Amino acid sequence: MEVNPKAEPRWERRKDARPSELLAAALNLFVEKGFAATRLDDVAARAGVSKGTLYLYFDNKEALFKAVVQEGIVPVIDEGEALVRDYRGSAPELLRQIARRWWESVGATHFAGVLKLMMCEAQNFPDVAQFHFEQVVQRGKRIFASAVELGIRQGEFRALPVDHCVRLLLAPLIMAAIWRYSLGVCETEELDAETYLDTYLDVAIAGLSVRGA
Amino acid sequence: MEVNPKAEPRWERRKDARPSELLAAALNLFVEKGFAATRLDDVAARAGVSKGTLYLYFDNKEALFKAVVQEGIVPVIDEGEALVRDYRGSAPELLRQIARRWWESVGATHFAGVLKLMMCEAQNFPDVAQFHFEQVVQRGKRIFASAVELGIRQGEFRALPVDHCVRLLLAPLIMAAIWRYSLGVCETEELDAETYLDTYLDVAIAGLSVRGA
DNA sequence: AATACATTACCGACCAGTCAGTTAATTTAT
DNA sequence: ATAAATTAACTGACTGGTCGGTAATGTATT
Repeated sequence: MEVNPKAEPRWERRKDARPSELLAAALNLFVEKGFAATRLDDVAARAGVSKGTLYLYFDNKEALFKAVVQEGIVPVIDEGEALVRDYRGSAPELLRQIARRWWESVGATHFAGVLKLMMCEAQNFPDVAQFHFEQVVQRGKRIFASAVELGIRQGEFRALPVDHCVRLLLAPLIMAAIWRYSLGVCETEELDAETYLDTYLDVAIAGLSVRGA
Repeated sequence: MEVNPKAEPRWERRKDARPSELLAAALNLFVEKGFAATRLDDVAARAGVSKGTLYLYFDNKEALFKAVVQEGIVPVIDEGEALVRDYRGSAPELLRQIARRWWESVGATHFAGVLKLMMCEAQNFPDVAQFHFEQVVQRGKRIFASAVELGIRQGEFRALPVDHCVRLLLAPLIMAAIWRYSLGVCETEELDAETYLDTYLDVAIAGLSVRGA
């Protein structure tokens, strides 16, 4: 069999590009099918690589899962904390900024899929869940809590139980985000995120505010 | 090996009790571990039976899953529709009754687990998801929509986009319900559902109401 | 004795994880 | 420059364990 001197190489060595490509492929498949139903052959194939290669970069399936979950979301939380720390102004406006920022960088992106994934698989991976809970959930709740507390302090919001308010504020955002990846597939028309956010902020702020303000 | 004449029978024939016991066991395990990670040997064991018996009552794993999802929730929706149909009074009060009823019969019970399960597995079971979407989600949304529309008609609520309001109203309830089965396991103390519901209704109704009412 | 409910032992498909071998890229020798 | 030697990224066939599903067998009930 002759060898074509101008033939493309069958594959290339791209040591530094592989991990992120594998993570992207894994993210999509995990989000689509869940952890157990995702085959590593498929992950490798989607990343344009063989399964053996996958094991050069990740110890095993669970390690891949952890990497997927941990990558990308934490920086978003960092940003949110900075926003709150430096903020001076009204609490409603802070709430608007936090919510819009969160939607842009998580809700509307494929990181929403990670959230859904984590909620589905939490019971099967207690230590990944613990990490995510501490580094994302608790810090995320703290960000919203700061805004609510600011509003109460400044006399804009009523003195309601802060933790409950935080849950009330987060729920419509998180639900809208993960809905796309679950029963939302049954819906014919997609949610108009823009006006949904407007209504959300309108109702939430009116609900928290002192009456007659 | 001798036979003890007074020995307990090694098993009993309980044709009509088995299906519901198997469904209960399957529900718990599916909710806990997800569909793929749940073994039928475990389901059978938890129902006090062997795996072969399971196949006397259900064709296969997917049929078992469908049965788990479809059983039990639809009646709750029926109830809710009846409540709305016969209601005469203020919209806020209707909302309170719907929310409280929902929490009692779904949010606080193991049916919340079905919701979580369905959200997690929707992508893997399009036809089950479709059924659940039509028979539970859409009808459930309709119930809340009726309350919101009533409020707008009676001049109690502002004329906001109804579909978005329904999502805003449902999200805190559903999130609280499914949270217990996902990342809620990381929390040290459980949510006080009573005061949470109070705060929820307070904020939601204040948020929807016309100002100065 | 006959029936139907239940168990046990088994099969085979599937897939995570391994490893001996292949090939691209790099370095050293000519 | 060119080729040979070396390195390391990558492949894909293989293995061992798991689990959904079935068949052969056993036992409670009528």
